Amino acid sequence: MTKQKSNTLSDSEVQQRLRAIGLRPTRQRLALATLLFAQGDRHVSADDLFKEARANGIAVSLATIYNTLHEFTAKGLLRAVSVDSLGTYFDTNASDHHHFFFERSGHLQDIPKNNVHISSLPQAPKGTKVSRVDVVIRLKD
Amino acid sequence: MTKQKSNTLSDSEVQQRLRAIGLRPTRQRLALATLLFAQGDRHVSADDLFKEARANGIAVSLATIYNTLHEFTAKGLLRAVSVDSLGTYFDTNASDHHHFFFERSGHLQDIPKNNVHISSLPQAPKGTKVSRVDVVIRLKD
DNA sequence: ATTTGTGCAAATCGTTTGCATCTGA
DNA sequence: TCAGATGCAAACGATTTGCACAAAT
Repeated sequence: MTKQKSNTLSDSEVQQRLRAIGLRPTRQRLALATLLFAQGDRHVSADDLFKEARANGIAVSLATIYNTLHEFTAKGLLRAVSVDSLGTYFDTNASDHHHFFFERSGHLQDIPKNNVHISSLPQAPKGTKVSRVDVVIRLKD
Repeated sequence: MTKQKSNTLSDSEVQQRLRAIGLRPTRQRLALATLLFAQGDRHVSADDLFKEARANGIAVSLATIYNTLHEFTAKGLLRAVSVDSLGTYFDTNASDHHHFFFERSGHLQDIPKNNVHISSLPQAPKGTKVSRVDVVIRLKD
């Protein structure tokens, strides 16, 4: 049972959100943003979203799915995660957190940020600065 | 400093190592193992190794490169690492350690294991057990 | 009117597979 | 001999690109 929608942001809400980040609220961006953020945290692949869109009668091409996913990621609405080389998942939870990775299924699950504490980190090589620290706990399931 | 190459293991050494893990010491496996482990720790892509082999006059097909890399990984001689979805790197350091990832170049660098301490980990979901914990420190360079 | 976005199909890229042919033990 | 290994080329799956057309401001 998927988390039920206490969701479905209104079109105008989504519209404003898109404008706020500098993206024109086109039909497909509106539709995709609504799909993506209506439910709780998810990890969707481009193909997942493509199928979901079609299932909901939204006419959008795969190329646009990719464009949109990347734009949203660049704007901080999504976070791209990829483990092993099985494509990329886009996490609708863009906040700082880590993941469990089920090796068998290739499935990802969020780990609340405060459930993982890194007590010591090496210093970043000179001339660089830490962009982000990703922790993936691989599970044998 | 990097481990100096007092390297170039003798053929017989490599041969024994391969036999020890149950792989027939064929020409190409011998040659590839020698290339891979002659130098210190490295992160090579299948294509890197392919080119390196050809450059050294070793006749081997790309398919065999992949087969060999995967066999070595399965046997614990190598460790597969992949960040973002830029293909897979095979780390000649198969011990437990983490990585710096230079976002601009896509380059990887080992971080000695004891330079990163994780003081608290969430418990693994029931029915699963932790296979490995990967930490990647992404660097803006 | 301009600028920006979209769709489609072809093109890339890394990796895998099928299968006929070799090779090591 | 013969299971196991290799090479080649075709097949693949995810992602990107080029370009003409459509939509947003």
